Order: sequence, then C-alpha cells, then structure tokens
Amino acid sequence: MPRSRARARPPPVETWAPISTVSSEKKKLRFAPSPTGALHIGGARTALYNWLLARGSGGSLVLRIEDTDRERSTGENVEQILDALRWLELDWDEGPLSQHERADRHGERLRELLDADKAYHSLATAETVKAQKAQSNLGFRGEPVAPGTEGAAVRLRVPEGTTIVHDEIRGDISFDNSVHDDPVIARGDGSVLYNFAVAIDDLDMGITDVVRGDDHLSNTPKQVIVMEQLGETPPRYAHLPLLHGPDGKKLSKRHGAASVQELASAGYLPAAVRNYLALLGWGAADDQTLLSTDELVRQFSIERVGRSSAIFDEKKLRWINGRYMRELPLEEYERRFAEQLSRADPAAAEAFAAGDAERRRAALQIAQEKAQTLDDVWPLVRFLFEDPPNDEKAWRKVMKDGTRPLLEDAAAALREADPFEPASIEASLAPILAARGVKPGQLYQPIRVAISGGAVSPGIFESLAVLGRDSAVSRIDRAVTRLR
RNA sequence: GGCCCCGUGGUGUAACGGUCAGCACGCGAGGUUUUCAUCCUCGUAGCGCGAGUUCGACUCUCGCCGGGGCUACCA
Repeated sequence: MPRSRARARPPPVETWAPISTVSSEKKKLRFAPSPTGALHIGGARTALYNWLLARGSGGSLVLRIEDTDRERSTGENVEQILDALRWLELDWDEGPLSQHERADRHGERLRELLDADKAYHSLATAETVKAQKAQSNLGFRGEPVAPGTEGAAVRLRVPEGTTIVHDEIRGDISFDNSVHDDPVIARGDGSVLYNFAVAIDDLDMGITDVVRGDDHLSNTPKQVIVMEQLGETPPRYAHLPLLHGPDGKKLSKRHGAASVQELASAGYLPAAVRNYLALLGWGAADDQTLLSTDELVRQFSIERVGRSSAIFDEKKLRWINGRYMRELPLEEYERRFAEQLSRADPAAAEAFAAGDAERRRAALQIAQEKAQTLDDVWPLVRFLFEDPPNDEKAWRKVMKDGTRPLLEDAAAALREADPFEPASIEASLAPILAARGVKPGQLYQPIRVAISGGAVSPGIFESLAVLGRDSAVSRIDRAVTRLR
C-alpha cells in the first residue's frame, strides 16, 4: 500500500481515549442522493465518509434515493449515481431504496401528526407567505382549513421555543422557532415533501448518524421538529463543509471535472480518488497523505473533519494518482489500462490488443513509473504497437548535421547486440559515445525520435528492447535515409 | 432582507494558551539521469482586520470585514 515515504513513525503512544471513541458501537449510516444529475465529487465525498464510518464501526450503510420529486428524478440519473458508486468501489448493505415507494408509510405518519393537531391543512401559497414575510421577519403561520379541502397542502405546526441541532462537527446550533415558517410537508395532492420523508425514513431505518453536506444544515431543524412532534428521538447529525469550485461557489455541474464519471474517464484510479477525497476536509492525526482504504477505514473519524469548505485541486489528485499508479500490481494495471483505452480510443485499443501478451506487459511496465494517470500510458507506448507518429518539432530539435553517422553506428551496434535486452543494448551503444566524442543525449535522443517518433518515451534501452531488434533497426535506417 | 455556517501560505491540512506556525500538492533553484517523469536537497509563501481576556494568543470573547449555505406545494 502506498504510504508517504518510509519515514520513522513515532512509537505508539499510550492514549486514553474517551470511552465513546474506543467503544465498538455499530453505526448505521445512509447515503441519500437525489437523482437530479451525475454524482459530483462533493456527493462522492459524502458517500465515502458515510461508507468509511459504516465500515470503521462494523455497522452498515443504506443507500436511499431521495426521489420524492417525481419530476426531477429519472431512472437514468439513478443509474448514473449507482455507476459512480460502483466505480468508486463503495458498496452498501441496504438498498438502493426508493423514498418515493415508501409513500404509504409516509402517509401513515403524516396522519398521526394531523390527528394530533401537530400539522394542519392550508391553502396558503408561496406568494402569500412571501408577502407576509415582507412585513415581519417572523415565521409564517397558516390559516388552517378543513381537511379534505381541495388542493390544500399540509403544513407542520412549528412549536414555540428553540430547536437545537447537535452537530458532531460544529457543536450545538440553535434555531429560534419563531422565525421558522410552518413548512409544507405534503403537497395538495397528498404526496409528501423531502423534509418530511427524510425524517420518517431516517427514523424507520434506524439511522444512528446522518452525515451529509452543509447545504442541509438549515433543513435539519425542520426534520428534527417533525421527529420531536412525533415523539421520536433524532439521530446524531454531522454536516460536512461544502466543496467549492475554483470560483469559491458551491460545486455544481457547471464546474469542470466535477463528476465522478469525468474522473473515471480521465484515467484516475478509484483508490487514489478515495484517498484524495478523504483528504478534502479531513486529515490523518499523523499528517499522512497517502493512506490505503484500509488505513482510512481504521483512522477516519468525524471528530477530525474540518469545518471550512475546500476547493477541489486536480493537481494534487494527479500526484496522488501517480503514486498509486506506481504501486499498481501488473495484472490490475493491465486490466484497468485496457478498459480505459477501449473506452477512450477504440482504434488504439485494437492496436494494443493486437500486440502479443508479453509485449503488452513489457510496454506497460516501462511506462508505469512515468504515468500519473491511465491516460498518460498510451502516448508513451503507442510506438510499440503502431507506426510512430511524426513529431516534426522533435525531429528538427534532435536531428542535427552530425546525427546521421551516429544513427548508422547505432543501427550497426543494435544488429550485434546480444541478447537484445536493455543491459546488452546499452553495452553495445555506449562505445559510440567515446568513439564519436559525443554526449549521451546527442546519441540517444536521435534514436528516441527515430524509433518513437517523439522526444519523450520510456527509457531508451528498455524501449529498444521491447520494440525488438528488427523494428528498431529498420526505424533507425529509415531515419538515416531521411537524413541523407 | 432574514436565519445559519465558515475564515492558517495559490491549494488541502496540523496546532487544541507558550512551537523558529509543522506536513503534503503546487511553484522556484540545484543534484541524479539517455528524453520526460521519478527520486534527492534546498528554497518560496500563511494565522482576514480591530478590540478585549491573559504573564502570554492562530488558539478564548466581542465587533467588523470577507466567503458560503438555506430562505419552494426542489432535494
């Protein structure tokens, strides 16, 4: 597993953690996205944190789709979210559950509230509410109408007093009920709204910890009131700071590489993405940067989650991903690369597949330490599977006046190199340096351009070896001809 | 406008009243090197502002400023 340098870790210090953190209380969490679009990295991070907490406590994770708004919820969007979670390799124990399908149960609880006069029917529209709010800053209270009145919505009766949300990250936050509107919890057609459904579902499913984005913080008192009016005890809450785009605004589809799908198609590795996402808002106690998923599960705790919003930084993700690339077992590396290539460039994938297995593996190996993402690999090795591209700029830069005899020497030496392996290739090429009185770069760069077409490739000796004697010599001969 | 949250370098974070404010990415300069990358060394840059509490504040309190979220019969 990648870890930040084998620096000496301090010896384990005896610590006396409070009982609550050492106890093995099993948590039950939920990830509850609304299917209104692709899963972006903010949602992905929320999913990851919930997953880490569930796994770390030996508890469980529920996947619940918040689809009470039928208009905006599409099966396509649900699939996209499921795909994203699968790609991230985050699994769940229950679900996916459709919130919408629990309408009967929601209706049941709604009637309870109505019967106890904790909620009432109201005809007030958004306009009337707004009009009243323009006069005073007090919360809106509706005029109850008879049950069964055509088109009447149901409003929750907000009690007097203060609602306190106990937040694991921010501490106690109190809301003055008098400024809260009586929220609509069911539409005129009887269907319930999000803030009501969530409260019921979290209760019914026995959720112990609700971990979600900060954008829900203002919703929480409404949900807590619903639960309290029902005589129930709310779960623990933790509101994560939002992830912002480079413009400092809440992350949304408008921002660049923001969705999980995009990270996947950009050639990142799921494990690296998990590592990076974990670090966006949380830090290991010992400042470790590279943590395997196992280590994350073991170390992650809500107490160490920060309170301020963070900005997605792709540069760091790239760096982390590069570290994971280098640690990748060859088999997995090969599998992921092949999948990625066939998605990104079918023609290239065909060319790659046409190479024999040994060459494919060798190519991937010599490119491994140079690639930061799966997408970086193909440009480095394509010359082993296709005719090299013609990079005129690279050609002009390295093919100087005295280059031709050097390449002729190189071709001759390569004809003799035996076996045709990196060490012996180097041994046969190196004497040319002294004989011609040139520096390594003056010989090796022209060879590189001749065989790979460009100025960047894996190590030249490895590249020649994998290419094979015949192709290597003929490509060099071709360059010699062109230099004539 | 109202309610709520947040504020350490360009970015992510550490520090939980006493440290030369640490680490990582990035960036810069060297070194290794057959290119690039890796790797190694060094460097760069920060506690939003102002009061107060205290022997002592990044750490506590208040105000200001700045950023953000919510304010739907959306989620």
